Amino acid sequence: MQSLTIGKVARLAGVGVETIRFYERQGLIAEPPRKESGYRQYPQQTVVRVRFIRRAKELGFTLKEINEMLYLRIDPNTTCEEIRVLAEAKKVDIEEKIRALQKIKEALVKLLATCEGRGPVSECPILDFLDQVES
Amino acid sequence: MQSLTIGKVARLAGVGVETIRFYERQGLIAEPPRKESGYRQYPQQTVVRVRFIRRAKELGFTLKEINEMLYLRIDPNTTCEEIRVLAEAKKVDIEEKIRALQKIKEALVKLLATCEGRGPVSECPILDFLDQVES
DNA sequence: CTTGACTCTGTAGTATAGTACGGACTTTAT
DNA sequence: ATAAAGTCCGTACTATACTACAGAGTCAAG
Repeated sequence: MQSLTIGKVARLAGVGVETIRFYERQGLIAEPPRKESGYRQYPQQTVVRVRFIRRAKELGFTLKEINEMLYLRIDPNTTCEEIRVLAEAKKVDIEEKIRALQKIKEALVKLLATCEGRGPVSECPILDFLDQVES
Repeated sequence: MQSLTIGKVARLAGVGVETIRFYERQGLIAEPPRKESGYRQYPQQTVVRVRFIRRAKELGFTLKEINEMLYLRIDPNTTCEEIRVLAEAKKVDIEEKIRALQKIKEALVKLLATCEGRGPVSECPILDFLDQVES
């Protein structure tokens, strides 16, 4: 099995070279062996690992959480349950974010309804709202 | 009309003293006059301004956008329409964020449905999903 | 063999929105 | 009068996730 250079890993995983090095510094991927020249030699497996990180990020996990998952995973005592708990927590997390955004949206919609977009800025109900002294 | 110290403005607006100075550096609030001692002397109006900033932030505007609104506002040629456009854009913005989060949530829900939380981590369908080589 | 592409290291910068600190000075309350 | 609280400034640090750069060395193709 031949090894990959950092550039190849990056291309195969769809990220930049600097991202790979960054993940290494963060402990998300192991320090690979080097050639005499100092060039990193990655096993194919690294591409899978980087893709894992990307997908997890797309699911809203932070690098810190992903790191945790990766560590859980290599521990033979970890059960599927523990991963499930993480995913469950993330779902709750995301639901909260959605709710918060929906509230904001409703406020904006209300404001937009009161503003016809006519008249000078001094009479803009949106700014008036923002100016309210009482919450 | 007596003036306020930075600490009073901060308390009245519900932020920290450092935040006021930060907003000043960012050009969100004007540099106030000083006493001979160098102490800042804020007009009451500043409290309203800081609250405006806070409320706009709660509506999802960034400081940069808020700055833009504040500048629009002091320009006598600005119409209500221009503010409305900003609010409209922000609404679209937030709707997009909500949609993105909802997608993520759906993916998580699907994953959770396939995982009973039993068995070793080596058989966890969530990790399997994250491992998929093909997108 | 040369040229261009790639990689190395370490440091610094990006964006966002603040927060913290140290040492000196000022104001307020007792 | 003294002590506590507040304020000054400039700088540096926080978190997140990268991205950029300089200057040197290495690798692969023609």
